[in-house]
Amino acid sequence: MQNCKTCIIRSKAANTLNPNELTILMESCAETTFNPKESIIKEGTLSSHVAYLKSGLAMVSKKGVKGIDQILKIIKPGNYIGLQTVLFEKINQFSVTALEKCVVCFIDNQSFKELISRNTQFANELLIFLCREELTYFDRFVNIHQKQINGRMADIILFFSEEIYNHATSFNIPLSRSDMAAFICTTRESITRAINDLSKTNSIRVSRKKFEILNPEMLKKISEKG
Amino acid sequence: MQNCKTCIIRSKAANTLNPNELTILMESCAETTFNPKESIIKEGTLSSHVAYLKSGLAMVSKKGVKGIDQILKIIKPGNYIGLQTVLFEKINQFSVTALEKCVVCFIDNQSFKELISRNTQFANELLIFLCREELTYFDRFVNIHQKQINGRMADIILFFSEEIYNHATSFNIPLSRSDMAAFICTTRESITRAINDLSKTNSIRVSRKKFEILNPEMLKKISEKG
DNA sequence: TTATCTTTTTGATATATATCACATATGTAA
DNA sequence: TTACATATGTGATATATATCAAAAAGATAA
Repeated sequence: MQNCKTCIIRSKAANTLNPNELTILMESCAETTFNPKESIIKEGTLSSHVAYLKSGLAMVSKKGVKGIDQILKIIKPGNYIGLQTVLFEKINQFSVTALEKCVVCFIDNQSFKELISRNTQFANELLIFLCREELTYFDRFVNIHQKQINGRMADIILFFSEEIYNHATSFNIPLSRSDMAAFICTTRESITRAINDLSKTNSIRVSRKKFEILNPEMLKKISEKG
Repeated sequence: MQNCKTCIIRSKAANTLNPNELTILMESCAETTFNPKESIIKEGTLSSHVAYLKSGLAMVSKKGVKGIDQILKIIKPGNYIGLQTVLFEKINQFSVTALEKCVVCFIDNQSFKELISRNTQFANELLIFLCREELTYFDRFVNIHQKQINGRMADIILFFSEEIYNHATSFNIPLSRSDMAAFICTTRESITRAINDLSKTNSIRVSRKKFEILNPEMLKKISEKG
């Protein structure tokens, strides 16, 4: 059992809870640590808990008709995982896998639902969270289809720089080339070639998983022109 | 002003409201009729209302980097449009266009938010609605990328048959060939060819916008094998 | 009706990217 | 260290689909 009252990485939603409600959360919350590549949630299994990512990065993926896994999104600390299933479906519709060492809190479905009905602010924060996500998908959906591979590769790099690493210019992307391919709907080989192309423009420097942005303007231009 | 108390196509969420709350809804609700191709919500404008589709079909679309509109989803009666923007963004991130004669209720943002905070069941129904949508996108995202055009064309036809027209085998699809292309991320010309291919297998018969499913099993097989 | 505009169809061609096959590098366990 | 597994890189080739161009069919208005 966790002490949610003193948790410093509490969600915006959890911050709306009063002491009583925090006790409910606390008593139904269990913390687990995952190593890289370990499965946090597995597609097709019964869903019994909401997960909350306290630290580390994780990815959400889903199997397609070809049996190939597609990465739907990367999750960063401070976000709920699997809200969809808790509230609506009983079977997990996607897998979640740790990309790094991850600390995850699992909250019992029933208690989570109780918090939603007890506290409208809590529900409201969740609504806002889901709405924000939906808009992100819209963007992603349109981008993936209208940009070609170099543009999409630039997007991965900008995404990790801006969204994940707080505008850092040098960072590690904890994805294999195959993972990146699954993220932007292409192949391992095309990722290699895209990285080569971008490197030739001197907008980035890459060595294995280490990415360095040399010319952000040019990278953004490549991202936009497709 | 509408009489929401006697409205027979009330949303599941609105059904959770008590008489007082229904009065709030009623007093901030205005009904408008749209003709086919008329714009219900325009991307880039300020959002001031939630829309609720009482009758007719509408489509949600978004401009991509190439300036080409991509159709994100088709909306059928009994669904809210633009929840995302009301709760989170101020600027409309997408356009909504009537595909047929549509009756739409516009509910003032403030009142809508008030209903969410007053009634947890109302909020809960909205949460469930958003969760269901998210899962639908996941599916769509993966399908669009792993299936080739004939499979995706089969999906459009099955979608209208099953989701929109209650498993009818003969129906009109109120989309132009270009719209269909924007829906499954391809081109007008490829849609024509896909329809030809499917017709040659005798699984469908098409004349202009009228689609007839002759062999549902075969159509599903085409949808699945990609 | 004819004239004009828009949408759809059809064929020829171009092209971005997937696929395949193999080489090379990297990581890991004995 | 060696041996083996896994991940990545590279070149050659295939292919699904986009693009282009022009014809045909429908829709609309005078």
